[in-house]
Amino acid sequence: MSRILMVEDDREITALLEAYLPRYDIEVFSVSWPSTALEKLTIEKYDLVLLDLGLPEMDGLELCRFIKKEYPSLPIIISTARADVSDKVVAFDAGADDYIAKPYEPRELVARIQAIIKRYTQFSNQSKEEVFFIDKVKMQITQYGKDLELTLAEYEIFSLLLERKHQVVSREFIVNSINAVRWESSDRSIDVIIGRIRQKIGDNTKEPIYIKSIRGVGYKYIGD
Amino acid sequence: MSRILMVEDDREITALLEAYLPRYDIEVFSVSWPSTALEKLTIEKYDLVLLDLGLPEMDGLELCRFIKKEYPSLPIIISTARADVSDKVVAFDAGADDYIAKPYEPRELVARIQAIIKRYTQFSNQSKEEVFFIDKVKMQITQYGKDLELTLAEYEIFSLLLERKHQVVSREFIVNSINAVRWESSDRSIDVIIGRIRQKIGDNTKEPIYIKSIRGVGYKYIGD
DNA sequence: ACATATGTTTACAATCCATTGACAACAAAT
DNA sequence: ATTTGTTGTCAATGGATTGTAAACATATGT
Repeated sequence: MSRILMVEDDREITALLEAYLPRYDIEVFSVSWPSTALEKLTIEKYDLVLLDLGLPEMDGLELCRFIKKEYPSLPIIISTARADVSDKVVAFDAGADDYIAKPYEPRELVARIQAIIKRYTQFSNQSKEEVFFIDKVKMQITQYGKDLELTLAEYEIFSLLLERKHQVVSREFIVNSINAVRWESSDRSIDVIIGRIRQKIGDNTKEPIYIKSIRGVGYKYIGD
Repeated sequence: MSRILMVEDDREITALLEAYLPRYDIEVFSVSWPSTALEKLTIEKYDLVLLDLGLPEMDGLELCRFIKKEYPSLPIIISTARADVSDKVVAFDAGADDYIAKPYEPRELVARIQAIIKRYTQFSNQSKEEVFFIDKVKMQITQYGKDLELTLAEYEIFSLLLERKHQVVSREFIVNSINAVRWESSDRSIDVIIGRIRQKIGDNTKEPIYIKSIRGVGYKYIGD
């Protein structure tokens, strides 16, 4: 389900899209004023902005530039009745990701919305709200998009915890799951490795934000 | 300077764009056949593919799908004379990043090309110029345009790494992938070959710029 | 047959990092 | 408050992995 913010003052179009887009799993939130749009953006998260030019208050292009500057990874589609080439050019120059001329087929709008959202989510590793992101191919974990320098054992144990958010992971389970290291004997080394992970991700033992110790059992990753 | 690969059999359009696009720092390489396009793609690096539907041989959409599968981070713009909505929709479904209907204004094409390339380079790691280029036909790798003198095994292993930028490539994978040489036994010879590659490309073990050792697993090429 | 090129093995040095032990800090139970 | 068991953390260690030079083996060309 994608959420798009529509900035449009034509009530007819607004009503049409609000009815039509949800069929394609696109949730529409519409506002008529640029100032309302900016306010909304600070409060809630959207996947895309559909921006009509010819708006009151601020110039639509200026709004586009402003949004792109403040939220570079938020895609923008501009729609307008004026559709000659120079209009499109300035729209792209203002940072728009796509341009669609009115009147348009709603189905085409859907296709463009989907294409753009797909493209953005494809490249932004920062899946929505999560702090940590595991890239198994790169064998790498990022924290707020920044690479963590983890050893093999640290990487594997932390992955195990991250993938089991909120679940208690026992020492025994860790020992049985991680085969990359010796684990010849005592599971006390797990504690040491956990300690090193905590250090690297900036967590502390008492009042932990990420990894909580479960006395007598093991550890658990607490997401939020 | 962006490099785009144009797949188009209309000589008139080809000539026009080859003359026009360089004004906007866009270098055009045009081919008339899908098979030639695929061949070109294996040899050289492009920033975008401009794909005309209604091509001979393979169906254009099929080519689009194929390219997207093989080179997911290579943007594709589809152009065609047929321009009704359903055409656009299937184009996006085939993985196209944008769609432009013929006849179009060259200036609009430029704007779309620039917008898409900007978006990709913004998010992809391949933003900067690549240091190494693989020429599979010549079986040669260049570093900053200068030929490297690599042996067969060095070439094959290094290609394997380069094509999997940021990915960890395990010793096992290397052994199974390289068939040109004996690999009778121990994978320690991989280490030796990697060492020789490092020497030739001017890399060092600690603080590597290009090839990083992943202890317990293998190696990985780090682009930047 | 010889020279050259190149992959393989060996051997040793350098490095990494899980492990261990020791002790402090802590939590739960008595 | 004291005991008892668990966990955190530091420093030292030791075994495994990797780097690298040299010697070796095999193929290719002359």
